[in-house]
Amino acid sequence: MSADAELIDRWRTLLSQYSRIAHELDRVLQAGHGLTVSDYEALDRLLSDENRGKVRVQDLVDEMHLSQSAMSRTVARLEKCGLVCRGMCDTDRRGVFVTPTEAGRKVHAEARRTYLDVLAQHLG
Amino acid sequence: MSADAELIDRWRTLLSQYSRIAHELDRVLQAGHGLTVSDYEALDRLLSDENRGKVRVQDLVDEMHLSQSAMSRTVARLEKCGLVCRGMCDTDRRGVFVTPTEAGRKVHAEARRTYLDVLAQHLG
DNA sequence: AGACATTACATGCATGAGCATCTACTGTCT
DNA sequence: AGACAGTAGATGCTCATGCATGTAATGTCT
Repeated sequence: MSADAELIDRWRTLLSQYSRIAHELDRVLQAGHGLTVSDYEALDRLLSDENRGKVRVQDLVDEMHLSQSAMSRTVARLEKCGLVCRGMCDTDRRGVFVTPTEAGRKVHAEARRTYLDVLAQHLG
Repeated sequence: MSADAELIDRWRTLLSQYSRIAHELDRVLQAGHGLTVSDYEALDRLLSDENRGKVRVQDLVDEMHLSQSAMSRTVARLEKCGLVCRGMCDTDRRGVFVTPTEAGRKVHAEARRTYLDVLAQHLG
């Protein structure tokens, strides 16, 4: 196989794996928990051990593959659903702290099983 | 590492690779040739050797990771740009044949270099 | 032939995403 | 202190996509 064909093949494989898993995740997270994949991934970051308390919108942007505007709206969506709270940041009043609510922890814990099931099924 | 953490790591890696490449492809294809990634991938299928002449919208749906409606609009977009033609299918009058125009071949040939450059840079 | 399910494609609608821009705040330099 | 650049986040706009549905053609079953 030529070098070009090899590259294309690698990319198509990547695209194919990604699409299958992403569509499936989206489907089951939406149906089972009312979350988009981005919603779940953001919640997941909020609840990771390293992030306890220190998470600002910008931190989420840095960790995820989303634009700042998309992240802002994701947080807004989560807040609207009562899964997170937005709070002013004392040390930098431009910043916004995002903290999970009890409901957020609960939904995340439930969705985590669904999420891992899909991953196990497609990557296991 | 636990099995769960292993799965998550694999997924995050996949997501990360995909996002980086897809964003970059989208950026350069859009800037250089006015094409979305889906536009390019569709054109590419139309011009592949196996597909000479026999490509219908449904064939593209089968080969790509797009819904039928998205594919329909992608073809409409390409037609609007003068890169493909839609024609009736004689044997099945529900079907629509899609064929590349000369402009379509030209744009595809130019975009192919851009596309392969990005792939080489990220996967090479 | 007539009825009904199925398939191919188009389209209205809702939504998530990126870009550009706006506001508010911080930090730096003079 | 005052000016100005840079950063954090929100928002208007546009667009690609998926779902549900509509239309037209085909296939099947009686």
